Formats: sequence, C-alpha cells, structure tokens
Amino acid sequence: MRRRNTPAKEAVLEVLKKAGKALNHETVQDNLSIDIDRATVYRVLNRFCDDGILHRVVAEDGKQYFAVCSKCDSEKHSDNHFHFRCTGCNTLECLPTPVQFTVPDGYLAESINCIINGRCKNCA
Amino acid sequence: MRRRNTPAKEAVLEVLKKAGKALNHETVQDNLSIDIDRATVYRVLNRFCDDGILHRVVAEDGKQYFAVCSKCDSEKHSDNHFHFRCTGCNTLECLPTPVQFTVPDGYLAESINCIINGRCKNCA
DNA sequence: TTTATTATTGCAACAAAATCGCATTAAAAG
DNA sequence: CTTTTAATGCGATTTTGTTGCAATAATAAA
Repeated sequence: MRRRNTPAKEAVLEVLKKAGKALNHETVQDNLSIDIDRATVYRVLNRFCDDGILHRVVAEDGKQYFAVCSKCDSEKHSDNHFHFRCTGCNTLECLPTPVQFTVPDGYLAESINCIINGRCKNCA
Repeated sequence: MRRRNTPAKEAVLEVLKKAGKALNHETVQDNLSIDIDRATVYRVLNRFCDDGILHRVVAEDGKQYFAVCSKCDSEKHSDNHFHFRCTGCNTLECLPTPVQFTVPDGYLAESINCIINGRCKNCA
C-alpha cells in the first residue's frame, strides 16, 4: 500500500514539527492550518506512527500524545527515554535521559512508557 | 466527611488484595463476590485512591489500574517504582526497582508513571 | 493528457472508559 | 428508635478513539 501525499498529512505534520513537543489529538486539531475531520486526524496520526514518523505516548491523563521522531532510527523505533508531561501547558516532551531498567527472570519486556508529570520551565 | 464501611468497599478491596497485582475496573468488576453497580465500583476505587489505600496507574492501553498500596506510607503516597504490565493476562504489578531520574533545570517533577509492557513469567 | 486504480477523506455511527445528577438506601452517631 | 448524610443504583452524559461506507483525489499507467 503506497502512501500518498495529502494536505491533511502535511498540515498535521506541520503542527507537530512546529510544536517540537508531543501533543494530543485535541491540541493538534486546534492548531491545524486547514479544516480536517476529526477521524481523519486520528487516521493520519495512526498512519504516521505505523510508518515510524511519529511516536505515541499514553500519558497519565489517559490520552495519546504524538511527537515527531527525531532520534528514532526508521528501522528501530527506539523510545527508551523519559518523557516529561507538563500539566500546565498540556504538552509532553522527550528528555534525553535514557531509562535504565531490568525485569524479573522469565519476564519479557516489549516496550516502556516512562512519564514524569509536573511543570515545565515556563509553567513552574 | 467520615467514611462508612459498606459491602461494596469490602468486596472491591477483597478482589484487589486477593489479586496481589493491579487490576483495571473491568477485571475488578468481573471478580466481585457480590453484585455492585459499575458506577459504584468506580466511585469506590476513586475513594480508596483519595484515601491512600489504593494507588492508580494509567497504562498504555489507556485504562486505569488499581493496586493495594503496600510500601506506601499513608502520609506520603510514594509510587516511584517501575510497573510491569503483562499484555497477556492483563495485569500490572509493581516491581521493586525504584526509578532513577532527573529533570532539566527549572522543571518541577510531581509524579512519575513508569510502565514496562510485555509478558510476565506465566504468559511469556 | 486522459484514464484507471485505490489510498484517503468526510460524515455519521459506534464503542469503550469513566463520570455525574438525582432520588433512594442504609451506615452509624445520638 | 430517630436523625443525618455517606454511599448506592440507575440512567444519562462526556470524552477519547475507532469504524463502515460512499465520495474524493493522488498517483500510476495508458
């Protein structure tokens, strides 16, 4: 299934690139330069995740946050760093710190989701 | 507001104590010894969290998981350890490993939510 | 350039998780 | 036993995210 370039995809990506942080669906929707249907935005976000262009983090508010993959190899979608979610401006950013962890014997780790909640520099 | 002892509270706590792991609402509901309304179960769980009897973790599936606080001081609701969520049996358990982290200058950390997703010993 | 293929979109309906209003019930204090 | 009000049951609602389907449009092919 060959992907196509569409205004919707460009607009969504533009919002996330400009933000430089992870945003949830609502924030993306609110910042779009053109009018796009809710369902389409969700589908674009999901497709980008499938294609390794975005990565998705679920925060303590139960919402999905999406951010442009920067350090992610296109092959290996590495996401083993901490995230910081600011409860003030409702954004989530990747911290450079990698997460160190081990699991008990016999356990199999597949992915991690480490979020520090608090206030960012601007909102503290 | 003085709390009252009710069959609903006892039943919910019994399920969570027996499980020894964190369970989401649905699993709690399914394992109740008596019939309790959905909304009531949610309210009981929330009240227990407010009172420091349970702690709540939101996992990557977007659901809230609840577990009996064991190592938590009743004053200080410490939850700075890793959690392991098994995608097989749909449970979430507290790992003893504490999470080591720092935040950038000017940032204020309030709580953390660190989950390792994968398969537990039984489901691997 | 024109046509054909099918990925993508919009719309509406749907689903799941969790909350809320309100009248009723029942702990527990007096 | 009576009173007070926390807790419950029920139904409706909110929020987040997905899905079916017909219409649209990006791109490959003629």
